[in-house]
Amino acid sequence: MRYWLLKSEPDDISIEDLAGAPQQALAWTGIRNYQARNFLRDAASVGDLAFFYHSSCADIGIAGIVEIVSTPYPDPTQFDPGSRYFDPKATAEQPRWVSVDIRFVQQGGFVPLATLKAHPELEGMPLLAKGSRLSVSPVERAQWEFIRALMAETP
DNA sequence: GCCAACGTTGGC
DNA sequence: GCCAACGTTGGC
Repeated sequence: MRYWLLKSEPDDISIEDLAGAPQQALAWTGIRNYQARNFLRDAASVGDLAFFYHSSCADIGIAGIVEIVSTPYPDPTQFDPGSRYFDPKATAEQPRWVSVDIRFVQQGGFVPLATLKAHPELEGMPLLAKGSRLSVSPVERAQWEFIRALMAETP
């Protein structure tokens, strides 16, 4: 059982979208970074929990919690020429990119990026590293619980 | 919209 | 294998 942080642009998929989806679950597609993919492919398991982070938007920060509810499988968008995530070098025999399914767990307790940055306890999180672009990153248990406490302060 | 930081590509 | 050029990410 591990903890993660998943970044999403809410214009693409927001925590509200996830909460409103059938079964409150969606395929988490479009990862096109090898390090992020490797985390998903090699270390993510069913039952893992993740902070759902909204990036590139008006309210940047942790917007909710989701659960990983599938094992990794080939991201179907890599094979779809009509998708913005199409990858001409991916083949069915040798897929490059993986997806997992995620399910809504909790919304509310929004924690802005500025708040995360303000707490020395969270130094070292990949998210807060200068120039970080990782869309999937691990969260240590102590940091997970610290952020959970921050979320609880903001219903 | 700007720009810094980063990852990838491709020529050599 | 190096490294410049380019495209993308993402906060501000």
